[in-house]
Amino acid sequence: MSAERLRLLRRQVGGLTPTARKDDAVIPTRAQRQTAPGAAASAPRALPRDAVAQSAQPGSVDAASAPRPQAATPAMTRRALQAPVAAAPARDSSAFAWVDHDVRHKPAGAAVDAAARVPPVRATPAAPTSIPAPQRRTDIAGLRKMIGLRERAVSAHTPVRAASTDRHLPGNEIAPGLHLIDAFLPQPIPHQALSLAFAKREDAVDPMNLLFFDTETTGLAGGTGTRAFMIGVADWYTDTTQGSGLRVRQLMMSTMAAESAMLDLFRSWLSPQTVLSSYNGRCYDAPLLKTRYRLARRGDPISALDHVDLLFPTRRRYRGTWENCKLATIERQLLRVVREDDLPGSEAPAAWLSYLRGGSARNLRRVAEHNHQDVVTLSLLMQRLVAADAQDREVIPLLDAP
DNA sequence: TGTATACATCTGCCTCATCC
DNA sequence: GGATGAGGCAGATGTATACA
Repeated sequence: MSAERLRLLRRQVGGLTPTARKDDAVIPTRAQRQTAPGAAASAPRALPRDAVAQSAQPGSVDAASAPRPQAATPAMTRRALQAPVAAAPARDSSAFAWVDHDVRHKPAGAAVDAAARVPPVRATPAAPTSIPAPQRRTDIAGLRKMIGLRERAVSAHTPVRAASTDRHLPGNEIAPGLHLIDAFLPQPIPHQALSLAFAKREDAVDPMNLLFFDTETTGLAGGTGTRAFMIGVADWYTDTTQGSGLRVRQLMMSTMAAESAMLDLFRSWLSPQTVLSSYNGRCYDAPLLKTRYRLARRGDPISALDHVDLLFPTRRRYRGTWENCKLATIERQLLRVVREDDLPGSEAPAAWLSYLRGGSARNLRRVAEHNHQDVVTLSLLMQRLVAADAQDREVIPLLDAP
């Protein structure tokens, strides 16, 4: 944790932590040093002094525990509420229906920052509850006004840019805004259980239970703000007409509202016997999907399933062999797969957001191809790891033999 | 940028062998 | 018998690295 963040947290809790007091004791103000050297140790600095003053007041518990912005006077509250409302007519609010989420919060965030800088004298313990009732009603009315404005903007949803003519998405639209892309790659299915010794496990997995998966998301930051707009899976499957092969299915959202349908359909592809396999999915994709299920008020079907992550066995085996252990590198070096016109994963969020704003679907189709190749590569990589480990086990006894 | 994992390193504790 | 040091082990900690 940075010192700056620590200071911010201290301000938020009112500077009452033991650490804060200790710091306060050892860094007296210049005036305190000059006027009362002996008393300097007990005289806190300006900001914590305010907090200490709060704690000394009746009802200080409320004041200390209340978020600082609330204590920053009605003037700040009004400013935070009024700024977006006033600014909205000056711009094409509907054009920023989705993007505006971040932008619109900046005035409020700035107000919070400003509140944190409000001179201590203004942040009295009574501030949170001292707002007159009519004023609170005004604030609520202001909030309702903002909500109405926002809802109208979302419903209008006109794109930022001139609408692109290239809006074709691959696959079939199986639900409003949800596209299913199907593919089948004829190939022999491993005929025996795949040993998981390469992953330091003693068991084996039935190939028919394996489900390779990979997501494309709106960002890497994690947390609740990031969502998966595409889920790709691959499994070995015997089709009545096409025979045996690798079945690749991808779900792609073209609207925010399609997320619930996508999560429901993905759940239907899982069974209690399913063994998930991914590349760093245990740390990234799975937690992300679990969060999305939770936010959608749906039970999380992932936690109960077995999960074999290929990243760590790959890293163990190939660390130092190539420049890194990214999936693309492993794919190129180990599997000799060369992608044509591949869109880097880091550009996937921009491709999707651009499409949402009315842009071309071309890059989104490239994201789908990238995701398709990822899950196919996972199936190849696992077979390669199993084979390499089996080979090691054959060689090592020969080396140990006298 | 957040998160989970593997791996390397550090630390403390215990056991054992050696020396005085 | 007590003091000391080497070695092994487990747990804690820090770092690197994938993911879009």
